[in-house]
Amino acid sequence: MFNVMVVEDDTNSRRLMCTVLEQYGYNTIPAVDGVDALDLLDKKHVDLIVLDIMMPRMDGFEFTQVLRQSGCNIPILMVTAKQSPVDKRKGFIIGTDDYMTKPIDEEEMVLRVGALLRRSKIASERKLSVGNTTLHYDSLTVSTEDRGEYELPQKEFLLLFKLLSYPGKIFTRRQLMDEIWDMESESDERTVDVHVSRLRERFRNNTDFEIITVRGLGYKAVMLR
Amino acid sequence: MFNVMVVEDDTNSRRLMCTVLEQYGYNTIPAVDGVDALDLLDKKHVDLIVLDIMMPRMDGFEFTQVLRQSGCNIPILMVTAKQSPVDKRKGFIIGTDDYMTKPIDEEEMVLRVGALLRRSKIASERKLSVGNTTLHYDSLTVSTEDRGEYELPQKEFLLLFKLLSYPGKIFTRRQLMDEIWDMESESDERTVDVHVSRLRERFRNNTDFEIITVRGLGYKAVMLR
DNA sequence: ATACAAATTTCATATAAATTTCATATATTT
DNA sequence: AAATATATGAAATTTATATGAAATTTGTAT
Repeated sequence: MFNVMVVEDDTNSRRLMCTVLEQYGYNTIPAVDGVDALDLLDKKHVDLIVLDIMMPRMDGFEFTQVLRQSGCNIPILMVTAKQSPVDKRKGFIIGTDDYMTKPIDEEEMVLRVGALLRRSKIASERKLSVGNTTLHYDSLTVSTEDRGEYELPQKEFLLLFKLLSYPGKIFTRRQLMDEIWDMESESDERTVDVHVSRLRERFRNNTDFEIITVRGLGYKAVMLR
Repeated sequence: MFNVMVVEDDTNSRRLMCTVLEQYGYNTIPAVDGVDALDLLDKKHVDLIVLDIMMPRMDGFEFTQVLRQSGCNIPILMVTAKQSPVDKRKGFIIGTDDYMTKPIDEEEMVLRVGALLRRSKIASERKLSVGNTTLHYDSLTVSTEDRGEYELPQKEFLLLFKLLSYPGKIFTRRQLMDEIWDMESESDERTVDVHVSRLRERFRNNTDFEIITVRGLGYKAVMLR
């Protein structure tokens, strides 16, 4: 079971968020501000932090900064007031973080917490499982029930890994190129199509996931049941 | 609950506007001029600003300019004296802004504030809900109670999105062409009809909205109850 | 260096989907 | 009823994607 810390100065919001998260099976650890939170972090194991940016005493950015500088990589879901200008201190937001705007949509919060935990697990273990299929980032290998563990060509592996890291999320060919190839890769965007085609052929009788074409936009991976 | 900031130097007008908005359930944050407003913006969360253009110290345009350059996209409802020439600095007026003329019609103000908040929500969340139907701009998908989430062809999606962004507003075929197709699209205006026809067929048993033909003018979407 | 194999990219063509046009039917206004 | 505007099925066209196969690049062993 995961422990989620909710750092929010407004009592009503804090209680609401904790209640909702508990309904979805998370343990919650409420904290009223950054100072309180840092204090509690020493005492309890925390898997994820939901953090209000606007707080008295120590605001969310300071908090994040202190936390990251102490070498702590717990994923943080930041909650910001709608439309508030993007802060330049966001440099401390790392890849495993996410943010959402107030007022909180409860369902959205739960979805994001789930996705964040999933991704942080992927990032820390350097592997990713979907049903009976597991991708091992360090060896560029895949293991499946039927075929055991085998290697994938780098591009194909990275492409699949990226898609499966954010199941359901649509990536444009350009986005995929930028992240897997290189920002200024000159390669034709059609190249992505070819790799997708190969992946589909390779996993033709895999029942764990599927790569879906979103015409006019790009591709997405969906997990099956 | 939404927080509406009212920036107006005349005390009577300011009080009146605040009172009216509060009667309609908005929290109000009064400010006497631009300097005061910028100050308050740092302290409180604001969802929308009602702004008098003519003010001492810092006028409405300067204020808007400063605000937008700091990356703040809070929607602004500008209030101008009738007949005042359109200012060229309006470059800082973004798509989610609106304006109205003095003297203020209270009901009109409330309507515009409501519409503006609705549109800014659409713009920031990139999705739009009408009853049980939700359009997701980034994936060009619609989700409904009965059918779940599914894709729409781009043109159809954009057309529906535009119509539903301004429910009740009549769009001419030319307007729709200009915005969804292209300013110099050579396509026949009848093309719009075909897409409308397809949308109607697709949403035949949807009870959330309806696309109405306004003979001689164009089309509009209306929300049902 | 050279040869070879594997990986990657490009290209050509096939297929599929979206969009537009067109013809005709239907509805509205005068 | 005549004129005009809209509705819509279906064909024609355009655009996007899929994929086999050739061409090129990269890495590795000799």
